[in-house]
Amino acid sequence: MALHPVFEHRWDLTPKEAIALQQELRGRVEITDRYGEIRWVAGVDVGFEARNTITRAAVAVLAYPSLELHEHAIARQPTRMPYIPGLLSFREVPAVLEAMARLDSRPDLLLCDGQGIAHPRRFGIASHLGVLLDVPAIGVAKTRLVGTHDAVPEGRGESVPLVDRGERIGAVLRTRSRVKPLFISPGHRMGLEHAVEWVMACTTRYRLPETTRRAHRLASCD
DNA sequence: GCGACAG
DNA sequence: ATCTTGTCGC
Repeated sequence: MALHPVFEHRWDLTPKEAIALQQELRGRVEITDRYGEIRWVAGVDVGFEARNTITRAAVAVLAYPSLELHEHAIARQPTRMPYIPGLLSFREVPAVLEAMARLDSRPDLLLCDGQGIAHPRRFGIASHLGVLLDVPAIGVAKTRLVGTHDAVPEGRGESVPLVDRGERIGAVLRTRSRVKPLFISPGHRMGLEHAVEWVMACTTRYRLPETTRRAHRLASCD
């Protein structure tokens, strides 16, 4: 099993080249539901070691709906470029792909740290991973990259549209009452409505979904 | 030219 | 992201 890219492209690109590639690949993003039974949900996160010289990617595969940890994979690579707003995936995805290739199971859905289409060119890290691996993916970000929104009602499960240039690109979702909301957007093969539902379905008593929490601990701690 | 800016 | 202790609130 494991998840492997369905096509390849270069990663050693200049910012201009990376932006051009995003413009090209954005055409492959599907924001309508295209998935079957979801049995394995994977959380994806990345951390850094040795003064940011090492990039450490972590994937935690949980069973759905029990949300119990099924398996996990870690991958370390030399950090290849700095963080540039809008180009996050070129810094983090290579390491994530290596971790994905190490899995024994095959995730049915990815919950990624960062944006999906809620991105200047509608191609955030969740879309990039989703398209490369041809798997349903959702962007789950803790803060905003682009877009504006109204105040979010205080109750758990409440959400408001995230809009950019007149386009509805995501939702600002309150996963816990009176706690800072998350920015949810479709990554690939997933519509906004269901993206929000899947995030809620993977969230128990904390602000972040269990998938993200498990991946985060794997990417940061030992 | 002046801010804003996922992780 | 990461550097870091205590502390305010439910």
